[in-house]
Amino acid sequence: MGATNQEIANAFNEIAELLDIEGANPFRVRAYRNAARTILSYPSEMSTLLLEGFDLTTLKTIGKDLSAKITEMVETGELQFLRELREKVSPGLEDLLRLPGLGPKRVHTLHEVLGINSAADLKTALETGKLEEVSGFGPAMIASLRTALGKKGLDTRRYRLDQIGPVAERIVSLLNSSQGVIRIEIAGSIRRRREDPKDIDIVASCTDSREIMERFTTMEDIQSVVMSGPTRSSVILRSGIHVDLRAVTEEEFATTLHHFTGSKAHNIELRTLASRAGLKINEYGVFRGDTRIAYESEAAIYQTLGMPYIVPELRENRGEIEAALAGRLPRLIEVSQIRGDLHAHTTYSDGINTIEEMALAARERGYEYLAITDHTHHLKIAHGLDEARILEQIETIDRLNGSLEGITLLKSAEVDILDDGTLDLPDSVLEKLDFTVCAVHYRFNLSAKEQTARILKAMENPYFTIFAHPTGRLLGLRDPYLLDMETIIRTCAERHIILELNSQPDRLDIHDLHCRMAKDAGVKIAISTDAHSVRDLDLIRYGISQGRRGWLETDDVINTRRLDDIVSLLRQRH
DNA sequence: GCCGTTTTCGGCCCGACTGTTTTCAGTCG
Repeated sequence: MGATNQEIANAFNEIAELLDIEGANPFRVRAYRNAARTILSYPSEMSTLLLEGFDLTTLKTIGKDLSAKITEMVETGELQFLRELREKVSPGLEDLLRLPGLGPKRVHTLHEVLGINSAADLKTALETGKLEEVSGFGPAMIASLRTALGKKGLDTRRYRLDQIGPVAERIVSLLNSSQGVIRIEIAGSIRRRREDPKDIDIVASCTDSREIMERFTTMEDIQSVVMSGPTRSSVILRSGIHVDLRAVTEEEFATTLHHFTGSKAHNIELRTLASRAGLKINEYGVFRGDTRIAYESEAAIYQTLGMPYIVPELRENRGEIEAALAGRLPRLIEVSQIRGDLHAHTTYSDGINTIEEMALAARERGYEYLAITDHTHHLKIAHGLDEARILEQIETIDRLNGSLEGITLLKSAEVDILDDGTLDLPDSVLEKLDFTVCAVHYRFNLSAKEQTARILKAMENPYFTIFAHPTGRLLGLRDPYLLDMETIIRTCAERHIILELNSQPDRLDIHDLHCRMAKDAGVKIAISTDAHSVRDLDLIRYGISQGRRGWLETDDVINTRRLDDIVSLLRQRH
């Protein structure tokens, strides 16, 4: 059976690691990594492209050889080259690359000199003192390996944006008052608003870096200081989070911030372009020979390469540089353009605020409308509404709409999609609502074929308006259920069904690539909070940043429309 | 292994910090 993009990318990444350990040309290794990235961020399945007769070598970073390997994986589900490589280079060695201080060169040495093939072998070598005999492994390295191997599991954890962001902000405010600090900002994947940052990067400009570095490396919740220098230090917090701080002069701030905002792939692409133009970019500026020609702002860096400013959310080397050069950058959606929320719960089901409280809170945020979307009765755990209670709620909302000023409540429900693809309320009730938000809440473990069929069946219902949290994932807790997203998106386009981008930071569902797929297919998106309380309405900013990462513009997002526009839009199916 | 306004060969982003070294390779971001 054919391989998915994820499987192909995994295979290429594994090949890269094994080749790296084997001592292959590092640029050949990078070619596999680049291709894995290209495939992962491509908005449709390689198998689909091949079926359509698409020439894979037209994709950046994919040449003749890798195109053939992708084809092999799609046709057979396997890769002969990877099988052979695994026989030559023990796959247990890959685990060693995750240990601090161990890269391909040292792992290669361990294998050659001591015949080490796994983390267990390395442990034995440490205990028997064999490691001390290997040149290049001094006392510090041995001590650090001993600590790392003593820990349970290797630290490859990622964090949710709403968990790690506030930690970063606290550190910034702690350091901000240090003597000599001029500016300080969060960089890295948090600034790019990735859903799952793995560490914190902070950049500061100062007249003197001594105090900020001192304060940083002696913060009270630090577990260990990994490194500390005058311009750069790195620590691990007790929570396990890695934090990097760079301190530079005010003149170097913008370019350093740019450098450490990344992504790495975006930087490499920019620097390659620069060198073709006879320029050099590093974290201190853009240089022609020894002359620095740009440094004062991030925009100035892009300008030297003949392109407009690219916002951090787009810097993933997923086509943003080509778009910038062609003057086709999207004008991204902003929080201030949102005119209402189309997914909110109240005390009728599992929310903690009343309809009126939610309405007033929405009005306070400047919204024109708020949809009340309590659960339907299949979802017992959330006190889902049966027919009688939803009819009662409809009356309540009508009454409130008569008395409330400055905000309009829309009558809706988060309707369960049942096993057989029917909806959890009869059409006679659904027709009384302004629109519906439909979702899967159980039977997550169907095959992709069955789950897709179930949802497509539900989409046949003319009252199916918005497909909520489409993949069902919970970051770090639950994988998305299996689903043929290409078919779902195509069907949404045909039937004018709207996809939700759920703003809950543990959902952020759909993710950024699906946003782009939907946009390209002409499918509209509702960026909703799925609020279960008044405060949850503020989660919209997470959905917005995810949407920006997915290249969404004002027109792609339906809840940027005025009330009268949106009501007719939501009703266009029936 | 990929790529081309140095185009089918010879390049491939760039610099800080560390540890193990007597001047630098390896790792990391």
